[in-house]
Amino acid sequence: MKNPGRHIDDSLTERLAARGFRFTPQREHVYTVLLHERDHPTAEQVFLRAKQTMPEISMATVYNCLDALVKCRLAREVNVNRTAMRYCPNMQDHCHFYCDKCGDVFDIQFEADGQRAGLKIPKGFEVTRYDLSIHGACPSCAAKP
Amino acid sequence: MKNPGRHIDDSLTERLAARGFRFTPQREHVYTVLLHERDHPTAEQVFLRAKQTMPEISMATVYNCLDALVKCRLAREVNVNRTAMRYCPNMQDHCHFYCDKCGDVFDIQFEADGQRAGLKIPKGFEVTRYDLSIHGACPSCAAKP
DNA sequence: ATTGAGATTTAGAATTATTCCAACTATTGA
DNA sequence: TCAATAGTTGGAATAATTCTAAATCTCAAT
Repeated sequence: MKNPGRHIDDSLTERLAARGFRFTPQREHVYTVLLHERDHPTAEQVFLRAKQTMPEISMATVYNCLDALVKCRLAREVNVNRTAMRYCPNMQDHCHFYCDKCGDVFDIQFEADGQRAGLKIPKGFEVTRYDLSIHGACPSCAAKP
Repeated sequence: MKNPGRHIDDSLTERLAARGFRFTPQREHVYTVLLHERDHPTAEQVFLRAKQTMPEISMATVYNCLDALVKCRLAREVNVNRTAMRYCPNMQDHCHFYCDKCGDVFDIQFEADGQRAGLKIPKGFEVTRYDLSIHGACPSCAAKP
């Protein structure tokens, strides 16, 4: 791949266009920031990181960009209790493990299958999405006293 | 059961005491309100219902009471996206179905079993709780065009 | 190139659920 | 009875997010 950057922009443009959004430098930048450090950052963390190389970007724009990425299915919103929303660019089938001690979020492989999980969805309910979160202690917190 | 009301108060007192809380008329009342209409009300809805027969109760107290009930394991917090927290006095193993059209919340029988669900939790993670939410359309919304 | 429509960005104001605070009241147990 | 502690209350404070209005940008048709 001689010019991977070009590639990302092209596909980003397509994805955005498919939902009626325009390609903008801010959206590209926010997406790049999100892809770069995959630690489920909050909007504010994305804002701070984005500002490092695009100092004029505003919080409102970060929210707008993240929203566009979510609507284009390039990112997922990750909700931990009632704390600030976190963003995840991993679009593979997975769920999240929340360490209740250090607060970190981890991706866990998970192909949702209500049947197999022993769920009995009553007649008439139409399922569009399963959203599983797992709480506990991450390895490094579990190892502590 | 000749005097079920007495029973409820006794067990409530016990549950509260076990966690260092006192029995108070407000806590009893909030719990009664919660048990009465099991529609996953928000704190504000609980407040409005509680006020009908205890007009002096305050919002702060409703939050305090709900918090105490949650800590005593007499109620669960139910988190729908980033909307107001909802409260559920059903303490049996179950998860929630969120109708994304009308916003209603339904209890769905579910005995969490990560193994059976096909989850691969990496070594070192200690799971304390599985929290599954299911999104889609409830029967009456699914029936509409 | 010019223009106009509509999208986007921006800073700051507004909103909303929740938590905090300080004063007052109630309960407990020494 | 009294002091210590817990609980209640109304209002202020907080924090994440959304809204607003003005400025800027982009696109596409002229």
